Amino acid sequence: MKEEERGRKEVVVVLVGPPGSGKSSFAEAVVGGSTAGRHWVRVCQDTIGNGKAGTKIQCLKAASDALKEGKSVLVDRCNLEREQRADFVKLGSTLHADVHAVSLDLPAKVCISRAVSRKGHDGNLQGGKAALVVNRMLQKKETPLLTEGFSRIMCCNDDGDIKKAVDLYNDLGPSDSLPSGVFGQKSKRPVQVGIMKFLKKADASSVETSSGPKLALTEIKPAQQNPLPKQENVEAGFACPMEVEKGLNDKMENEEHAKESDYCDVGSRTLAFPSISTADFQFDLDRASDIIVDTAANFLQKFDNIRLILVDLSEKSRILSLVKQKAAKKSIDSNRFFTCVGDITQLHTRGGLQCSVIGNAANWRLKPGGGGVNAAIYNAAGESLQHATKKCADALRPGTSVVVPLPSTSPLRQREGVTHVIHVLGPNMNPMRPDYLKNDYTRGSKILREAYNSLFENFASIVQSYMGKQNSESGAEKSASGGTSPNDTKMKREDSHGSERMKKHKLFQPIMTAKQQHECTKVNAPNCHDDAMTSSAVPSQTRQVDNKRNDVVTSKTWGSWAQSLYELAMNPEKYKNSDSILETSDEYIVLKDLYPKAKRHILVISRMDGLDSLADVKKEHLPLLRRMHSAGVKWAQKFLEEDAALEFRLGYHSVPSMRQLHLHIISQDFNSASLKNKKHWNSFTTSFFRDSVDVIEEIEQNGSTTTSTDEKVLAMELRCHRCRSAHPNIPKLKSHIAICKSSFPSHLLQKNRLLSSTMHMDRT
DNA sequence: GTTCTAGAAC
DNA sequence: GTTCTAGAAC
Repeated sequence: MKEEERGRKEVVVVLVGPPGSGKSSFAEAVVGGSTAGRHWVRVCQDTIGNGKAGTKIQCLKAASDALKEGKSVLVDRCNLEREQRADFVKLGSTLHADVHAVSLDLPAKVCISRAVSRKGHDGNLQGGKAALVVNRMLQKKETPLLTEGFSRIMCCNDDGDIKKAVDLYNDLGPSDSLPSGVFGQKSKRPVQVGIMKFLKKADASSVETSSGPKLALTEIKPAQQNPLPKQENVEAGFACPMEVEKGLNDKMENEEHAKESDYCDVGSRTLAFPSISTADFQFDLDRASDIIVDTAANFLQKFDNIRLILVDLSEKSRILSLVKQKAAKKSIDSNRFFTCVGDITQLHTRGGLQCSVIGNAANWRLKPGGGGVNAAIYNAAGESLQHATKKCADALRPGTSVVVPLPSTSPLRQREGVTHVIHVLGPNMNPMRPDYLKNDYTRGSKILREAYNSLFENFASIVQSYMGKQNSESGAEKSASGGTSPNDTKMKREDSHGSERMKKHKLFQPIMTAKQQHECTKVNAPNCHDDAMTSSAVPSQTRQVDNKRNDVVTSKTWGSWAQSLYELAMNPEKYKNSDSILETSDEYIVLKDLYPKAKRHILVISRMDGLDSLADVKKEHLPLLRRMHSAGVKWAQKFLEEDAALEFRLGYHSVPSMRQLHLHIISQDFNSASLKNKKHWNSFTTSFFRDSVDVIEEIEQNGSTTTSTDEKVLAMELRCHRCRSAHPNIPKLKSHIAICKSSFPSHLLQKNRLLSSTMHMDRT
């Protein structure tokens, strides 16, 4: 107990590296060499089963036991994929430990040569087999990210780095903690890139080269308050440095040396915010920068002694350079409004910036995830932000914002001193996202302006409430009447609603349920949706006429969510920057499936308007079908060159969920977290999945495909696609298919229905 | 197509 | 108490 009072905190170090990268040596060196009194336990999957290889579950149990006994843990397993690490991160944070990643990024050939040559290895991985395994594993490696929940990530690129890391952990006393952030990463690429999303346009701000004058960038020191036990390691932390404009340096120096009370004060009057709508929502950067500068300038005129910081991850951020130029032109005081390159969730620990309030580019449901700033903030703030948000609002309308006070338990509050998050929803110019404005910049600009105004006004309310509290605590408040700002806070109020806004509960935007929000959007923005996207407002028959589809009459109606592939097929040029698109031709687009149901799962999407599904396919479409098939085979062959262990099927869903004819090319491992339910499984492993070769043959013979395929097969029992054994639920099925080595049913071995590296492939 | 969640199954 | 599914909403 005494130790807890001194602030002792256990650490979970998740080692990340392939066989031969030195994980075990690292773990042993830390366990055996700890000089500072911290008790380390090595949890090694290769030996956890009475000296033999065990399971991840055993490792989790051992780690949990150790933490509960007040020991720190080294997780000695490969942990190369995010999913493999996630449970350990979760365990650590649940048990209030610091969770670190140490990524052993030695060159592949070094790992292979070590793995090949070693004898008597714990995991029995040695000899020639090791080379194959290491190579395969490295292909799947996902670099650890702070957004996964690590508070600290160390990348070791050579033995020297590893030695430094070992020393660091050896010297870590029971009450010491290491600074947060990413250390030693080779690339200068920002660490918090968003989770890859379907067709998410690469953030223009991080791709484009700044056309503006080159910023004078200066590294700033981390804040003094952050205990940094080892200076040399701190320096390593600036492999992806937080940088600010040179002109601010004086300001920062002041901040660092200010008295504690002043220090807090600066922070409590600072709002850091990301650019709204310019990343995933694809709002034009030039227009957005005008609006940011304009709304910020207006706001600063109304309020003195308040500070706004526009934050973006990328050094090459175009939105930052545009805003900087335009702010300079307007002669806005650069001490009160400036731009900052860095991670908005680490402004204090990595940038030394004091900032109590941060803006979040939220989604309308106010849910975590989605990538980008939203994911980063929710990850950094922990679950308590979700709960706190839920208490404040269910949903957000474009152009509005909502203040969420951060609970004191939130890591973002504890580590960074953030007291409030303001969720903002801006206008959307991305057809793949809700409330798409169809390039209507009149409306979009208005909404973006409203969004920033709402953000700033809410921020002002927080500051005023804080000032009011400060003053009443110090007895400086002159009168309680109306609660307007006392003069000594230098806050100026112009509008007549000032006193209204002082009542905190009135400051929030109207809180609506999801349903109300939906209706509200429809009323307020009748032109908001693409007609073809609106499923409820327009009868489906009408839509079919509008859709140039007079010649085709099908009973199928498509929900708004089912339009993505159609939208892509009709306008591929809009998504040309997406990493998900593998190939584009006049006839088809090859796309990585957003939610792959196997290691490799891509779609060949026809671009022919009116061809929604197999039901629409006629003889005249045969050449197209054959070319789509060939494209699929070509990609399958490419994947087989990369991994000869895969096997592929090419086929269509009898009744697809997404509009626009698309051919699935899917590897038969079905090893994917996105494969979650019976429908997923049965849609690829029963008669619901129509092999491309059979579809082509059937059209050749009959002129159309049979329409009798029943969706009932989707509800059938779960059977292994190889040995046909039945399984009670998805998790058990997945465990089975991971080990089933039976050959495929005989009909799949005919007519090239199954493509593998060992088979001769005839192109249809 | 996914997400969310109540309640069934274990 | 936890895991898992199925149905509704989007």
